[in-house]
Amino acid sequence: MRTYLGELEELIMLTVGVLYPEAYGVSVMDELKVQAGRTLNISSVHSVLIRLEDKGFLKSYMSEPREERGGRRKRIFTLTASGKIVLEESQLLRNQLYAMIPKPAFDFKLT
Amino acid sequence: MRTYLGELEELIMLTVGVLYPEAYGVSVMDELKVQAGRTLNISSVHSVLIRLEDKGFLKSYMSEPREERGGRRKRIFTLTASGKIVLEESQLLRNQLYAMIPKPAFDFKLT
DNA sequence: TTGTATTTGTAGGATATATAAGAAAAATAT
DNA sequence: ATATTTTTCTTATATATCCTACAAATACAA
Repeated sequence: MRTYLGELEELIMLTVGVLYPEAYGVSVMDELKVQAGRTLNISSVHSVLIRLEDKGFLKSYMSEPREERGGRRKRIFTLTASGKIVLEESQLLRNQLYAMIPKPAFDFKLT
Repeated sequence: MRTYLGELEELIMLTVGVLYPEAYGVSVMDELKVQAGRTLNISSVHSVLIRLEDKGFLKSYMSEPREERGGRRKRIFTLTASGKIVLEESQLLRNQLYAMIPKPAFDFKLT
């Protein structure tokens, strides 16, 4: 199986980290809207969360009932050790490449 | 059209920046192998380069013939202004999210 | 002109991303 | 019990991205 993170997969993993320990489908969707300005269907978020859990980058458990009005139990997601490693590695790689770009190639005025 | 960069698209754009002004299919493939340890088919690289040019994030021109043994002319790729902007924005967003992750969520020892 | 090297280009399949419509579950309120 | 709320889960469909295999073009050498 491929181990590279898709672009949305990585964003959602970061969001799960940010929301710790309250990351579940709807909160992830809302946070992505706030932080990234990205509007996603709840089904899109769910399918990515499940795929990431299948890959072993996230784990989940069903939360206890809440005090509020109603609603099904939330499935709370957190990062796994391998998920954190993959996140760190991809971030590190891009930062290294970014630092290696010669000035002229990235000078806005010249293009 | 969607403006988000795929994971490989972003890596390839960074590599085009790093190789400036000598980025073409084969050099991008080789550099990705060296820098990222990622083995890619030359066709994969080409299709991504072309897609990025269609999106307006890269531009290209055909180089002059070389002195060496043989071979078709190279298509040299460089970043466009909008390509640089997209690269910067996606990097910034992830760095921000990364910084927002609370310590416990990212403590290796606790997971 | 035939051979060899190098690179681009074409075509199609596999995986990832995205939307929509709705069923099912699990909780509280009335 | 019945209604209402919130969320997960399922199914279907469409498009974008990623990947592989192979064909075509372009250069120099013999």
